[in-house]
Amino acid sequence: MKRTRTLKRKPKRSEPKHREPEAVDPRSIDDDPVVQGILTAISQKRLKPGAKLGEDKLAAAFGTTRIHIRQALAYLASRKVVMQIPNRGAFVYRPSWEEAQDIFAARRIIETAAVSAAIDRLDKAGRAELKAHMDREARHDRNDRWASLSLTAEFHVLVAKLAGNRVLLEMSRELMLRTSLAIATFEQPGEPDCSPDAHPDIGALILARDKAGAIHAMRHHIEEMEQRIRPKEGEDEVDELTAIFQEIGARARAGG
Amino acid sequence: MKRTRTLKRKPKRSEPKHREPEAVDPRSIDDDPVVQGILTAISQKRLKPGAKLGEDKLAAAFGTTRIHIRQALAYLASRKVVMQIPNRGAFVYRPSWEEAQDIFAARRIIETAAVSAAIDRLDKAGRAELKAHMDREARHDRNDRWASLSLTAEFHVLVAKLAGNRVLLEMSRELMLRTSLAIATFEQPGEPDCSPDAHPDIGALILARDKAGAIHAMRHHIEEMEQRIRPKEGEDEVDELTAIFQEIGARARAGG
DNA sequence: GATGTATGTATTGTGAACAAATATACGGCA
DNA sequence: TGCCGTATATTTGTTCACAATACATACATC
Repeated sequence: MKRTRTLKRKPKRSEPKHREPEAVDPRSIDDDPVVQGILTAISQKRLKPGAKLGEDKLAAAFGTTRIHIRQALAYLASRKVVMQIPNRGAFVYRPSWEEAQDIFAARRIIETAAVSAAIDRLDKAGRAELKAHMDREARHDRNDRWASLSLTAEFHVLVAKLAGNRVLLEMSRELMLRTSLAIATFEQPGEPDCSPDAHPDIGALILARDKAGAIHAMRHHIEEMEQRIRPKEGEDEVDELTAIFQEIGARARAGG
Repeated sequence: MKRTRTLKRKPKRSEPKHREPEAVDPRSIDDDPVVQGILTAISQKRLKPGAKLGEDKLAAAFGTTRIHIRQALAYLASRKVVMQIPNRGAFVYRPSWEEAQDIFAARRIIETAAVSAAIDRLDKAGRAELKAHMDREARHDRNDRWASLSLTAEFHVLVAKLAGNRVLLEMSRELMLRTSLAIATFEQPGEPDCSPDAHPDIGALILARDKAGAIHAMRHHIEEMEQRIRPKEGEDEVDELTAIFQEIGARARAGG
Protein backbone atom coordinates (compact mmCIF):
# COMPACT_ATOMS: atom_id res chain seq x y z
CA MET A 1 0.00 0.00 0.00
CA LYS A 2 2.13 2.85 1.22
CA ARG A 3 5.51 2.78 -0.35
CA THR A 4 7.53 2.17 2.79
CA ARG A 5 9.87 5.03 2.09
CA THR A 6 12.35 2.71 0.45
CA LEU A 7 14.33 5.50 -1.15
CA LYS A 8 14.82 3.93 -4.49
CA ARG A 9 18.03 5.60 -5.43
CA LYS A 10 18.05 3.98 -8.81
CA PRO A 11 14.57 4.35 -10.24
CA LYS A 12 15.68 3.28 -13.66
CA ARG A 13 12.22 1.88 -14.39
CA SER A 14 9.64 3.26 -12.10
CA GLU A 15 7.09 1.69 -14.41
CA PRO A 16 6.63 -1.96 -13.54
CA LYS A 17 8.19 -3.94 -16.31
CA HIS A 18 5.24 -6.13 -17.09
CA ARG A 19 6.46 -8.85 -19.37
CA GLU A 20 4.40 -8.91 -22.46
CA PRO A 21 2.34 -12.05 -22.83
CA GLU A 22 3.83 -14.73 -24.99
CA ALA A 23 0.82 -16.58 -26.24
CA VAL A 24 0.63 -18.79 -23.19
CA ASP A 25 -2.33 -21.09 -22.98
CA PRO A 26 -5.24 -18.69 -22.78
CA ARG A 27 -7.47 -21.51 -21.56
CA SER A 28 -10.35 -20.21 -23.56
CA ILE A 29 -13.76 -19.92 -22.04
CA ASP A 30 -14.88 -22.07 -24.94
CA ASP A 31 -13.77 -25.04 -22.90
CA ASP A 32 -15.95 -24.03 -20.01
CA PRO A 33 -18.36 -26.83 -19.13
CA VAL A 34 -21.24 -24.41 -18.68
CA VAL A 35 -20.68 -22.90 -22.11
CA GLN A 36 -20.29 -26.31 -23.65
CA GLY A 37 -23.36 -27.62 -21.89
CA ILE A 38 -25.61 -24.82 -23.05
CA LEU A 39 -24.16 -24.97 -26.54
CA THR A 40 -24.76 -28.66 -27.00
CA ALA A 41 -28.19 -28.39 -25.45
CA ILE A 42 -29.01 -25.77 -28.05
CA SER A 43 -27.58 -27.60 -31.03
CA GLN A 44 -29.43 -30.69 -29.90
CA LYS A 45 -32.56 -28.58 -29.67
CA ARG A 46 -33.15 -29.43 -26.07
CA LEU A 47 -33.13 -25.72 -25.33
CA LYS A 48 -35.57 -23.81 -27.48
CA PRO A 49 -35.25 -20.17 -28.55
CA GLY A 50 -36.74 -17.91 -25.94
CA ALA A 51 -36.14 -20.31 -23.07
CA LYS A 52 -35.19 -18.61 -19.86
CA LEU A 53 -31.74 -19.30 -18.50
CA GLY A 54 -31.98 -18.44 -14.83
CA GLU A 55 -28.72 -17.95 -13.02
CA ASP A 56 -29.60 -19.77 -9.84
CA LYS A 57 -31.04 -22.73 -11.66
CA LEU A 58 -28.04 -23.04 -13.92
CA ALA A 59 -25.71 -22.71 -10.96
CA ALA A 60 -27.51 -25.51 -9.20
CA ALA A 61 -27.63 -27.63 -12.35
CA PHE A 62 -23.93 -27.31 -13.02
CA GLY A 63 -22.93 -27.37 -9.38
CA THR A 64 -21.14 -24.06 -9.49
CA THR A 65 -21.62 -20.46 -8.45
CA ARG A 66 -23.54 -17.63 -10.02
CA ILE A 67 -20.41 -15.75 -10.98
CA HIS A 68 -19.28 -18.58 -13.13
CA ILE A 69 -22.71 -18.75 -14.73
CA ARG A 70 -22.75 -15.02 -15.36
CA GLN A 71 -19.41 -15.21 -17.13
CA ALA A 72 -20.63 -18.03 -19.32
CA LEU A 73 -23.87 -16.22 -20.14
CA ALA A 74 -22.05 -13.02 -20.97
CA TYR A 75 -19.80 -14.94 -23.33
CA LEU A 76 -22.72 -16.63 -25.03
CA ALA A 77 -24.45 -13.28 -25.33
CA SER A 78 -21.43 -11.83 -27.10
CA ARG A 79 -21.73 -14.68 -29.58
CA LYS A 80 -25.42 -13.98 -29.99
CA VAL A 81 -26.39 -17.38 -28.71
CA VAL A 82 -28.21 -15.98 -25.73
CA MET A 83 -29.91 -12.66 -25.31
CA GLN A 84 -29.49 -10.75 -22.10
CA ILE A 85 -32.09 -8.25 -21.01
CA PRO A 86 -31.20 -5.98 -18.11
CA ASN A 87 -32.85 -6.93 -14.85
CA ARG A 88 -34.75 -9.71 -16.55
CA GLY A 89 -32.16 -12.30 -17.28
CA ALA A 90 -30.78 -14.37 -20.10
CA PHE A 91 -32.77 -16.21 -22.76
CA VAL A 92 -31.86 -18.45 -25.62
CA TYR A 93 -31.46 -16.14 -28.58
CA ARG A 94 -34.32 -15.95 -31.02
CA PRO A 95 -33.27 -14.43 -34.31
CA SER A 96 -35.64 -12.30 -36.31
CA TRP A 97 -36.77 -13.49 -39.71
CA GLU A 98 -34.48 -11.01 -41.40
CA GLU A 99 -31.55 -12.13 -39.32
CA ALA A 100 -32.26 -15.75 -40.16
CA GLN A 101 -32.09 -14.90 -43.84
CA ASP A 102 -28.89 -12.95 -43.33
CA ILE A 103 -27.36 -15.94 -41.59
CA PHE A 104 -28.04 -18.16 -44.56
CA ALA A 105 -26.75 -15.53 -46.96
CA ALA A 106 -23.54 -15.26 -44.96
CA ARG A 107 -23.19 -19.01 -45.00
CA ARG A 108 -23.52 -19.08 -48.78
CA ILE A 109 -20.68 -16.63 -49.04
CA ILE A 110 -18.36 -18.16 -46.49
CA GLU A 111 -18.96 -21.81 -47.15
CA THR A 112 -18.62 -21.60 -50.91
CA ALA A 113 -15.32 -19.83 -50.37
CA ALA A 114 -14.36 -22.51 -47.87
CA VAL A 115 -15.13 -25.26 -50.37
CA SER A 116 -12.94 -23.56 -52.92
CA ALA A 117 -10.05 -23.14 -50.51
CA ALA A 118 -10.45 -26.68 -49.23
CA ILE A 119 -10.09 -28.06 -52.74
CA ASP A 120 -7.05 -25.90 -53.39
CA ARG A 121 -5.16 -27.17 -50.39
CA LEU A 122 -6.53 -30.68 -50.16
CA ASP A 123 -3.81 -33.10 -49.11
CA LYS A 124 -3.63 -36.69 -48.03
CA ALA A 125 -4.55 -35.99 -44.42
CA GLY A 126 -7.48 -33.86 -45.50
CA ARG A 127 -8.76 -36.54 -47.85
CA ALA A 128 -8.57 -39.07 -45.05
CA GLU A 129 -10.40 -36.83 -42.62
CA LEU A 130 -13.13 -36.11 -45.12
CA LYS A 131 -13.57 -39.76 -46.01
CA ALA A 132 -13.66 -40.73 -42.37
CA HIS A 133 -16.41 -38.25 -41.70
CA MET A 134 -18.42 -39.36 -44.72
CA ASP A 135 -18.15 -42.91 -43.47
CA ARG A 136 -19.42 -41.98 -40.06
CA GLU A 137 -22.27 -40.03 -41.54
CA ALA A 138 -23.21 -42.89 -43.84
CA ARG A 139 -23.35 -45.54 -41.17
CA HIS A 140 -24.69 -43.58 -38.24
CA ASP A 141 -27.97 -44.47 -36.63
CA ARG A 142 -30.58 -42.29 -38.26
CA ASN A 143 -32.94 -42.77 -35.40
CA ASP A 144 -30.57 -41.14 -32.98
CA ARG A 145 -31.73 -37.62 -33.57
CA TRP A 146 -29.09 -35.94 -31.45
CA ALA A 147 -26.23 -37.75 -33.07
CA SER A 148 -27.62 -36.87 -36.48
CA LEU A 149 -27.79 -33.21 -35.64
CA SER A 150 -24.23 -33.16 -34.38
CA LEU A 151 -22.88 -35.02 -37.39
CA THR A 152 -24.54 -32.86 -39.99
CA ALA A 153 -23.18 -29.70 -38.42
CA GLU A 154 -19.76 -31.28 -38.16
CA PHE A 155 -19.58 -31.79 -41.89
CA HIS A 156 -19.79 -28.09 -42.55
CA VAL A 157 -17.27 -27.32 -39.85
CA LEU A 158 -14.93 -29.91 -41.30
CA VAL A 159 -15.03 -28.26 -44.70
CA ALA A 160 -14.17 -24.95 -43.08
CA LYS A 161 -11.31 -26.62 -41.26
CA LEU A 162 -9.96 -28.08 -44.47
CA ALA A 163 -9.90 -24.57 -45.89
CA GLY A 164 -7.04 -23.91 -43.51
CA ASN A 165 -8.16 -20.49 -42.33
CA ARG A 166 -8.75 -20.23 -38.61
CA VAL A 167 -10.66 -16.99 -38.84
CA LEU A 168 -13.00 -18.51 -41.37
CA LEU A 169 -13.34 -21.55 -39.15
CA GLU A 170 -14.41 -19.43 -36.17
CA MET A 171 -16.96 -17.70 -38.33
CA SER A 172 -18.31 -21.00 -39.63
CA ARG A 173 -18.68 -22.39 -36.13
CA GLU A 174 -20.57 -19.31 -35.09
CA LEU A 175 -22.81 -19.40 -38.14
CA MET A 176 -23.53 -23.06 -37.56
CA LEU A 177 -24.85 -22.32 -34.09
CA ARG A 178 -26.88 -19.39 -35.25
CA THR A 179 -28.27 -21.51 -38.03
CA SER A 180 -29.59 -24.03 -35.57
CA LEU A 181 -31.26 -21.21 -33.66
CA ALA A 182 -32.74 -19.86 -36.87
CA ILE A 183 -34.05 -23.27 -37.83
CA ALA A 184 -35.39 -23.95 -34.37
CA THR A 185 -37.25 -20.66 -34.49
CA PHE A 186 -38.75 -20.91 -37.96
CA GLU A 187 -38.81 -24.58 -38.81
CA GLN A 188 -41.85 -26.32 -40.11
CA PRO A 189 -42.70 -29.22 -37.84
CA GLY A 190 -41.11 -32.51 -38.65
CA GLU A 191 -38.55 -31.54 -41.23
CA PRO A 192 -34.89 -32.35 -40.77
CA ASP A 193 -32.33 -29.58 -40.60
CA CYS A 194 -30.18 -30.79 -43.43
CA SER A 195 -31.03 -33.02 -46.29
CA PRO A 196 -28.76 -35.89 -45.35
CA ASP A 197 -28.07 -36.93 -48.91
CA ALA A 198 -26.38 -33.72 -49.90
CA HIS A 199 -23.24 -34.21 -47.85
CA PRO A 200 -21.93 -37.31 -49.64
CA ASP A 201 -22.37 -35.52 -52.97
CA ILE A 202 -20.49 -32.45 -51.82
CA GLY A 203 -17.79 -34.55 -50.23
CA ALA A 204 -17.32 -36.57 -53.39
CA LEU A 205 -17.04 -33.44 -55.49
CA ILE A 206 -14.41 -32.05 -53.13
CA LEU A 207 -12.45 -35.28 -53.29
CA ALA A 208 -12.68 -35.14 -57.08
CA ARG A 209 -11.39 -31.57 -56.96
CA ASP A 210 -14.37 -30.46 -59.03
CA LYS A 211 -14.34 -26.93 -57.77
CA ALA A 212 -17.23 -25.51 -59.76
CA GLY A 213 -19.35 -28.54 -59.05
CA ALA A 214 -18.61 -28.58 -55.34
CA ILE A 215 -19.30 -24.87 -54.97
CA HIS A 216 -22.57 -25.22 -56.80
CA ALA A 217 -23.58 -28.20 -54.72
CA MET A 218 -22.78 -26.40 -51.48
CA ARG A 219 -24.69 -23.30 -52.48
CA HIS A 220 -27.64 -25.41 -53.53
CA HIS A 221 -27.51 -27.35 -50.29
CA ILE A 222 -27.63 -24.17 -48.20
CA GLU A 223 -30.43 -22.73 -50.29
CA GLU A 224 -32.37 -25.90 -49.75
CA MET A 225 -31.95 -25.56 -46.00
CA GLU A 226 -33.08 -21.99 -46.17
CA GLN A 227 -36.21 -22.89 -48.06
CA ARG A 228 -37.29 -25.17 -45.27
CA ILE A 229 -38.04 -22.31 -42.94
CA ARG A 230 -40.99 -19.97 -43.11
CA PRO A 231 -41.76 -16.76 -41.29
CA LYS A 232 -44.01 -17.33 -38.34
CA GLU A 233 -47.65 -16.52 -38.85
CA GLY A 234 -48.87 -13.74 -36.62
CA GLU A 235 -45.30 -12.57 -36.31
CA ASP A 236 -46.24 -9.38 -38.12
CA GLU A 237 -48.67 -8.46 -35.43
CA VAL A 238 -46.06 -8.93 -32.76
CA ASP A 239 -43.55 -7.02 -34.81
CA GLU A 240 -45.95 -4.16 -35.08
CA LEU A 241 -46.40 -4.02 -31.33
CA THR A 242 -42.73 -4.24 -30.59
CA ALA A 243 -42.03 -1.57 -33.15
CA ILE A 244 -44.37 0.74 -31.32
CA PHE A 245 -42.89 -0.09 -27.95
CA GLN A 246 -39.38 0.32 -29.24
CA GLU A 247 -40.26 3.72 -30.56
CA ILE A 248 -41.72 4.70 -27.23
CA GLY A 249 -38.70 3.37 -25.45
CA ALA A 250 -36.36 5.29 -27.70
CA ARG A 251 -38.28 8.48 -27.09
CA ALA A 252 -38.23 7.93 -23.35
CA ARG A 253 -34.51 7.33 -23.45
CA ALA A 254 -33.99 10.46 -25.48
CA GLY A 255 -35.55 12.38 -22.64
CA GLY A 256 -38.95 13.30 -24.06
CA MET B 1 -28.64 -20.94 -2.20
CA LYS B 2 -28.54 -24.37 -0.75
CA ARG B 3 -32.07 -25.02 -1.92
CA THR B 4 -32.05 -28.44 -0.35
CA ARG B 5 -34.21 -30.10 -2.89
CA THR B 6 -37.48 -29.41 -1.22
CA LEU B 7 -39.94 -31.97 -2.43
CA LYS B 8 -42.52 -29.70 -3.89
CA ARG B 9 -45.19 -31.99 -5.05
CA LYS B 10 -47.51 -30.01 -7.21
CA PRO B 11 -47.69 -26.30 -6.77
CA LYS B 12 -50.25 -25.33 -9.32
CA ARG B 13 -48.10 -22.62 -10.85
CA SER B 14 -44.80 -22.96 -9.17
CA GLU B 15 -43.22 -22.34 -12.54
CA PRO B 16 -43.26 -18.62 -13.09
CA LYS B 17 -44.78 -17.90 -16.42
CA HIS B 18 -41.84 -15.94 -17.62
CA ARG B 19 -42.99 -14.03 -20.64
CA GLU B 20 -40.67 -14.70 -23.45
CA PRO B 21 -38.62 -11.70 -24.42
CA GLU B 22 -39.97 -9.71 -27.30
CA ALA B 23 -36.94 -8.04 -28.73
CA VAL B 24 -36.92 -5.28 -26.18
CA ASP B 25 -33.98 -2.95 -26.32
CA PRO B 26 -31.14 -5.24 -25.31
CA ARG B 27 -28.92 -2.21 -24.69
CA SER B 28 -25.89 -4.02 -25.98
CA ILE B 29 -22.60 -3.95 -24.18
CA ASP B 30 -21.26 -2.51 -27.41
CA ASP B 31 -22.51 0.83 -26.18
CA ASP B 32 -20.55 0.52 -22.98
CA PRO B 33 -18.20 3.48 -22.65
CA VAL B 34 -15.34 1.27 -21.46
CA VAL B 35 -15.66 -1.00 -24.47
CA GLN B 36 -15.94 1.95 -26.80
CA GLY B 37 -12.99 3.68 -25.21
CA ILE B 38 -10.69 0.71 -25.53
CA LEU B 39 -11.90 0.02 -29.04
CA THR B 40 -11.25 3.53 -30.30
CA ALA B 41 -7.93 3.66 -28.49
CA ILE B 42 -6.92 0.53 -30.35
CA SER B 43 -8.15 1.60 -33.77
CA GLN B 44 -6.37 4.89 -33.27
CA LYS B 45 -3.27 2.95 -32.33
CA ARG B 46 -2.91 4.61 -29.00
CA LEU B 47 -3.00 1.17 -27.43
CA LYS B 48 -0.44 -1.17 -28.93
CA PRO B 49 -0.69 -4.94 -29.13
CA GLY B 50 0.64 -6.51 -25.97
CA ALA B 51 -0.17 -3.50 -23.81
CA LYS B 52 -1.34 -4.41 -20.34
CA LEU B 53 -4.87 -3.47 -19.41
CA GLY B 54 -4.87 -3.43 -15.63
CA GLU B 55 -8.27 -3.55 -14.02
CA ASP B 56 -7.64 -1.03 -11.29
CA LYS B 57 -6.05 1.46 -13.65
CA LEU B 58 -8.89 1.18 -16.11
CA ALA B 59 -11.43 1.52 -13.32
CA ALA B 60 -9.73 4.69 -12.16
CA ALA B 61 -9.39 6.00 -15.71
CA PHE B 62 -13.05 5.49 -16.51
CA GLY B 63 -14.27 6.43 -13.09
CA THR B 64 -16.06 3.17 -12.47
CA THR B 65 -15.62 -0.07 -10.56
CA ARG B 66 -13.73 -3.20 -11.38
CA ILE B 67 -16.92 -5.10 -12.09
CA HIS B 68 -17.71 -3.04 -15.15
CA ILE B 69 -14.11 -3.27 -16.29
CA ARG B 70 -14.09 -7.03 -15.97
CA GLN B 71 -17.31 -7.30 -17.98
CA ALA B 72 -15.91 -5.08 -20.69
CA LEU B 73 -12.63 -6.99 -20.82
CA ALA B 74 -14.42 -10.33 -21.00
CA TYR B 75 -16.48 -9.04 -23.89
CA LEU B 76 -13.44 -7.74 -25.73
CA ALA B 77 -11.70 -11.04 -25.12
CA SER B 78 -14.58 -12.90 -26.72
CA ARG B 79 -14.09 -10.71 -29.76
CA LYS B 80 -10.38 -11.44 -29.74
CA VAL B 81 -9.51 -7.82 -29.23
CA VAL B 82 -7.90 -8.45 -25.89
CA MET B 83 -6.24 -11.55 -24.59
CA GLN B 84 -6.89 -12.67 -21.06
CA ILE B 85 -4.36 -14.80 -19.23
CA PRO B 86 -5.46 -16.35 -15.96
CA ASN B 87 -4.02 -14.65 -12.91
CA ARG B 88 -2.00 -12.30 -15.07
CA GLY B 89 -4.54 -10.00 -16.57
CA ALA B 90 -5.73 -8.66 -19.89
CA PHE B 91 -3.57 -7.47 -22.76
CA VAL B 92 -4.26 -5.98 -26.12
CA TYR B 93 -4.46 -8.93 -28.47
CA ARG B 94 -1.45 -9.65 -30.62
CA PRO B 95 -2.29 -11.89 -33.53
CA SER B 96 0.20 -14.42 -34.82
CA TRP B 97 1.56 -14.04 -38.33
CA GLU B 98 -0.62 -16.86 -39.55
CA GLU B 99 -3.68 -15.30 -37.98
CA ALA B 100 -2.88 -11.97 -39.59
CA GLN B 101 -2.81 -13.63 -42.99
CA ASP B 102 -6.05 -15.44 -42.25
CA ILE B 103 -7.67 -12.14 -41.36
CA PHE B 104 -6.77 -10.65 -44.70
CA ALA B 105 -7.93 -13.76 -46.52
CA ALA B 106 -11.26 -13.59 -44.73
CA ARG B 107 -11.57 -9.95 -45.65
CA ARG B 108 -10.99 -10.74 -49.31
CA ILE B 109 -13.84 -13.21 -49.20
CA ILE B 110 -16.30 -11.15 -47.23
CA GLU B 111 -15.63 -7.74 -48.66
CA THR B 112 -15.71 -8.81 -52.28
CA ALA B 113 -19.06 -10.42 -51.57
CA ALA B 114 -20.16 -7.26 -49.83
CA VAL B 115 -19.20 -5.15 -52.83
CA SER B 116 -21.22 -7.40 -55.06
CA ALA B 117 -24.28 -7.28 -52.84
CA ALA B 118 -23.93 -3.55 -52.36
CA ILE B 119 -24.05 -3.00 -56.11
CA ASP B 120 -27.05 -5.26 -56.46
CA ARG B 121 -29.14 -3.37 -53.97
CA LEU B 122 -27.76 0.12 -54.43
CA ASP B 123 -30.52 2.69 -54.15
CA LYS B 124 -30.76 6.42 -53.91
CA ALA B 125 -30.10 6.56 -50.19
CA GLY B 126 -27.11 4.28 -50.56
CA ARG B 127 -25.66 6.38 -53.36
CA ALA B 128 -26.02 9.47 -51.22
CA GLU B 129 -24.37 7.84 -48.23
CA LEU B 130 -21.50 6.60 -50.31
CA LYS B 131 -20.98 9.96 -51.97
CA ALA B 132 -21.11 11.72 -48.64
CA HIS B 133 -18.44 9.48 -47.25
CA MET B 134 -16.23 9.90 -50.29
CA ASP B 135 -16.55 13.65 -49.91
CA ARG B 136 -15.53 13.52 -46.30
CA GLU B 137 -12.60 11.31 -47.09
CA ALA B 138 -11.49 13.57 -49.91
CA ARG B 139 -11.53 16.76 -47.92
CA HIS B 140 -10.40 15.54 -44.54
CA ASP B 141 -7.22 16.82 -42.95
CA ARG B 142 -4.52 14.34 -43.88
CA ASN B 143 -2.37 15.46 -41.02
CA ASP B 144 -4.91 14.40 -38.46
CA ARG B 145 -3.75 10.86 -38.17
CA TRP B 146 -6.53 9.68 -35.89
CA ALA B 147 -9.25 11.05 -38.08
CA SER B 148 -7.64 9.42 -41.09
CA LEU B 149 -7.56 6.05 -39.44
CA SER B 150 -11.20 6.27 -38.47
CA LEU B 151 -12.31 7.37 -41.90
CA THR B 152 -10.47 4.69 -43.82
CA ALA B 153 -11.97 1.96 -41.67
CA GLU B 154 -15.39 3.53 -42.01
CA PHE B 155 -15.31 3.18 -45.77
CA HIS B 156 -15.07 -0.58 -45.56
CA VAL B 157 -17.78 -0.74 -42.93
CA LEU B 158 -20.00 1.43 -45.08
CA VAL B 159 -19.68 -0.93 -48.01
CA ALA B 160 -20.67 -3.80 -45.76
CA LYS B 161 -23.64 -1.79 -44.54
CA LEU B 162 -24.75 -1.10 -48.09
CA ALA B 163 -24.73 -4.83 -48.68
CA GLY B 164 -27.76 -4.98 -46.40
CA ASN B 165 -26.75 -8.03 -44.41
CA ARG B 166 -26.40 -7.43 -40.69
CA VAL B 167 -24.51 -10.62 -40.05
CA LEU B 168 -22.00 -9.69 -42.71
CA LEU B 169 -21.79 -6.23 -41.20
CA GLU B 170 -20.93 -7.60 -37.77
CA MET B 171 -18.25 -9.75 -39.31
CA SER B 172 -16.80 -6.84 -41.22
CA ARG B 173 -16.64 -4.70 -38.12
CA GLU B 174 -14.88 -7.45 -36.27
CA LEU B 175 -12.43 -8.03 -39.10
CA MET B 176 -11.72 -4.32 -39.32
CA LEU B 177 -10.64 -4.24 -35.69
CA ARG B 178 -8.57 -7.34 -36.00
CA THR B 179 -6.96 -5.91 -39.10
CA SER B 180 -5.80 -2.88 -37.20
CA LEU B 181 -4.30 -5.18 -34.59
CA ALA B 182 -2.60 -7.22 -37.29
CA ILE B 183 -1.20 -4.11 -38.92
CA ALA B 184 -0.10 -2.63 -35.62
CA THR B 185 1.72 -5.85 -34.85
CA PHE B 186 3.48 -6.39 -38.17
CA GLU B 187 3.61 -3.00 -39.85
CA GLN B 188 6.75 -1.59 -41.31
CA PRO B 189 7.46 1.75 -39.68
CA GLY B 190 5.98 4.77 -41.32
CA GLU B 191 3.57 3.20 -43.78
CA PRO B 192 -0.10 4.10 -43.77
CA ASP B 193 -2.70 1.41 -43.15
CA CYS B 194 -4.62 1.95 -46.32
CA SER B 195 -3.53 3.47 -49.58
CA PRO B 196 -5.86 6.45 -49.43
CA ASP B 197 -6.32 6.67 -53.18
CA ALA B 198 -7.95 3.29 -53.53
CA HIS B 199 -11.20 4.24 -51.86
CA PRO B 200 -12.37 6.83 -54.39
CA ASP B 201 -11.73 4.34 -57.18
CA ILE B 202 -13.69 1.59 -55.51
CA GLY B 203 -16.48 3.96 -54.61
CA ALA B 204 -16.73 5.23 -58.17
CA LEU B 205 -16.88 1.70 -59.53
CA ILE B 206 -19.68 0.86 -57.10
CA LEU B 207 -21.60 3.96 -58.12
CA ALA B 208 -21.12 2.97 -61.75
CA ARG B 209 -22.44 -0.50 -60.90
CA ASP B 210 -19.34 -2.02 -62.47
CA LYS B 211 -19.47 -5.18 -60.44
CA ALA B 212 -16.48 -7.00 -61.87
CA GLY B 213 -14.37 -3.87 -61.72
CA ALA B 214 -15.36 -3.01 -58.16
CA ILE B 215 -14.74 -6.53 -56.92
CA HIS B 216 -11.35 -6.58 -58.56
CA ALA B 217 -10.45 -3.19 -57.14
CA MET B 218 -11.48 -4.22 -53.64
CA ARG B 219 -9.53 -7.44 -53.78
CA HIS B 220 -6.51 -5.62 -55.07
CA HIS B 221 -6.85 -2.99 -52.37
CA ILE B 222 -6.89 -5.61 -49.63
CA GLU B 223 -3.96 -7.46 -51.13
CA GLU B 224 -2.05 -4.23 -51.20
CA MET B 225 -2.72 -3.73 -47.51
CA GLU B 226 -1.61 -7.24 -46.79
CA GLN B 227 1.66 -6.77 -48.60
CA ARG B 228 2.57 -3.90 -46.35
CA ILE B 229 3.12 -6.16 -43.38
CA ARG B 230 6.06 -8.47 -42.81
CA PRO B 231 6.66 -11.20 -40.27
CA LYS B 232 8.71 -10.00 -37.34
CA GLU B 233 12.34 -11.03 -37.33
CA GLY B 234 13.22 -13.26 -34.42
CA GLU B 235 9.61 -14.24 -34.10
CA ASP B 236 10.54 -17.86 -34.70
CA GLU B 237 12.70 -17.92 -31.63
CA VAL B 238 9.85 -16.59 -29.54
CA ASP B 239 7.50 -19.12 -31.05
CA GLU B 240 9.88 -21.84 -30.08
CA LEU B 241 9.91 -20.65 -26.51
CA THR B 242 6.15 -20.43 -26.29
CA ALA B 243 5.87 -23.90 -27.74
CA ILE B 244 8.04 -25.14 -24.91
CA PHE B 245 6.07 -23.31 -22.27
CA GLN B 246 2.81 -24.51 -23.68
CA GLU B 247 4.05 -28.05 -23.56
CA ILE B 248 5.14 -27.65 -19.98
CA GLY B 249 1.85 -26.03 -19.09
CA ALA B 250 -0.09 -28.84 -20.71
CA ARG B 251 1.94 -31.42 -18.86
CA ALA B 252 1.42 -29.64 -15.58
CA ARG B 253 -2.28 -29.44 -16.21
CA ALA B 254 -2.42 -33.12 -17.05
CA GLY B 255 -1.18 -33.73 -13.56
CA GLY B 256 2.40 -34.81 -14.15
C1' DG C 1 -66.56 -7.72 -13.50
C1' DA C 2 -62.67 -5.12 -15.06
C1' DT C 3 -59.04 -1.99 -14.16
C1' DG C 4 -55.58 0.10 -11.37
C1' DT C 5 -52.83 -0.06 -7.18
C1' DA C 6 -50.19 -2.09 -3.44
C1' DT C 7 -47.60 -5.62 -1.34
C1' DG C 8 -44.64 -9.81 -1.33
C1' DT C 9 -41.43 -12.64 -3.61
C1' DA C 10 -37.98 -14.01 -6.77
C1' DT C 11 -34.17 -12.75 -9.57
C1' DT C 12 -30.67 -9.88 -11.23
C1' DG C 13 -27.06 -6.31 -10.46
C1' DT C 14 -23.50 -4.16 -7.58
C1' DG C 15 -20.18 -3.11 -4.05
C1' DA C 16 -16.76 -4.28 -0.65
C1' DA C 17 -13.97 -7.38 1.65
C1' DC C 18 -11.26 -11.63 1.41
C1' DA C 19 -8.19 -15.21 -0.72
C1' DA C 20 -4.93 -16.73 -4.15
C1' DA C 21 -1.53 -16.11 -7.42
C1' DT C 22 2.03 -13.59 -9.58
C1' DA C 23 5.54 -10.20 -10.03
C1' DT C 24 8.90 -7.34 -7.82
C1' DA C 25 12.39 -6.15 -4.38
C1' DC C 26 15.62 -7.36 -1.05
C1' DG C 27 19.39 -9.78 1.07
C1' DG C 28 22.54 -13.61 1.43
C1' DC C 29 26.03 -16.24 -0.69
C1' DA C 30 29.44 -17.89 -3.89
C1' DT D 1 29.32 -8.86 -9.56
C1' DG D 2 25.94 -12.32 -10.52
C1' DC D 3 22.66 -15.78 -8.97
C1' DC D 4 19.06 -17.60 -6.12
C1' DG D 5 15.72 -18.03 -2.20
C1' DT D 6 12.74 -15.47 0.58
C1' DA D 7 9.65 -11.63 1.73
C1' DT D 8 6.79 -8.02 0.32
C1' DA D 9 3.51 -5.87 -2.64
C1' DT D 10 0.55 -5.58 -6.35
C1' DT D 11 -2.96 -7.60 -9.11
C1' DT D 12 -6.39 -10.86 -10.20
C1' DG D 13 -10.11 -14.07 -8.75
C1' DT D 14 -13.85 -15.28 -5.64
C1' DT D 15 -17.29 -15.00 -1.98
C1' DC D 16 -20.71 -12.83 0.52
C1' DA D 17 -24.24 -9.76 1.45
C1' DC D 18 -27.25 -6.27 0.08
C1' DA D 19 -29.71 -3.09 -3.12
C1' DA D 20 -32.56 -2.50 -7.15
C1' DT D 21 -35.65 -4.14 -10.39
C1' DA D 22 -39.31 -6.76 -12.25
C1' DC D 23 -42.84 -10.24 -11.69
C1' DA D 24 -47.00 -12.31 -9.54
C1' DT D 25 -50.66 -12.26 -6.41
C1' DA D 26 -54.11 -10.01 -3.68
C1' DC D 27 -56.91 -6.15 -2.81
C1' DA D 28 -59.50 -1.91 -3.44
C1' DT D 29 -62.19 0.97 -6.38
C1' DC D 30 -65.22 2.20 -10.03
